[in-house]
Amino acid sequence: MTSTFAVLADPSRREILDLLRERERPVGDLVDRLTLTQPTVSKHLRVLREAGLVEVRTDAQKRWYRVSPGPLAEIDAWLAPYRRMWEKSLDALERRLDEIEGD
Amino acid sequence: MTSTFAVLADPSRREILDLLRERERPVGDLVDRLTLTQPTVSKHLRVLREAGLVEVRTDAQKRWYRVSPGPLAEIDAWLAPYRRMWEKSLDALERRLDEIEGD
DNA sequence: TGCCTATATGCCGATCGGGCTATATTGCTG
DNA sequence: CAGCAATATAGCCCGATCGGCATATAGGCA
Repeated sequence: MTSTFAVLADPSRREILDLLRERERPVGDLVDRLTLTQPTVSKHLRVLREAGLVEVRTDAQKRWYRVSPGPLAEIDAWLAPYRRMWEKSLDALERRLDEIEGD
Repeated sequence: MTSTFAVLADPSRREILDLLRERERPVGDLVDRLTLTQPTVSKHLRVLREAGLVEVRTDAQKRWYRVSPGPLAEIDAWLAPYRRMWEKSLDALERRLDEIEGD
């Protein structure tokens, strides 16, 4: 899990994940949508793959990548004990907004 | 938000946060519980502070640190759209386990 | 003031990571 | 098989970062 945070620390990789979240895509499609060279994108995909965050399907020369969300669930689990801390703050914020809207 | 992931990428910093989640602590207390020198811990605390993940309270020479969960909520928000993906997988897994147990 | 405690900062060495270019690999097609 | 398309790998450079040691700063106390 240690490495999942490290993998997500890079903005390009999060952008790749966000693109793949919409739909499965081949590498060239990602290259077209990012301002990175093809080798750089392939390198990021390798990192994501080794972290279990994406999976590949081969179709002739194309490799279709898709999100594999397992490791994200682990991050969610790490966050869980903190969640009540900010929910408490948000509740207070909501109450204040309600008061303002009530005016 | 980009930097929150980077800040959490370091295991020592996550360990510090986990310790502070239990209770507010002075620096020396953290040093006692980690295998890091005091300057290294102070350095991590500075990073956490600048990322808005902890807050400090001064009490004579002691500085009491506590968690400030705001940035964690942003991470949670980034995760949100992925959540249904793994929930779907977990549901499928549960169904399969149910089938097996049904045998 | 001088000393002690608690914490922060500066600096260095080593390592890591992201980007690039060049090249290898794989699969299709003529 | 030759050649093209799609992707992966290798090698390199540079900047960032983590850890430690030495030292500075700040507050309390004799």
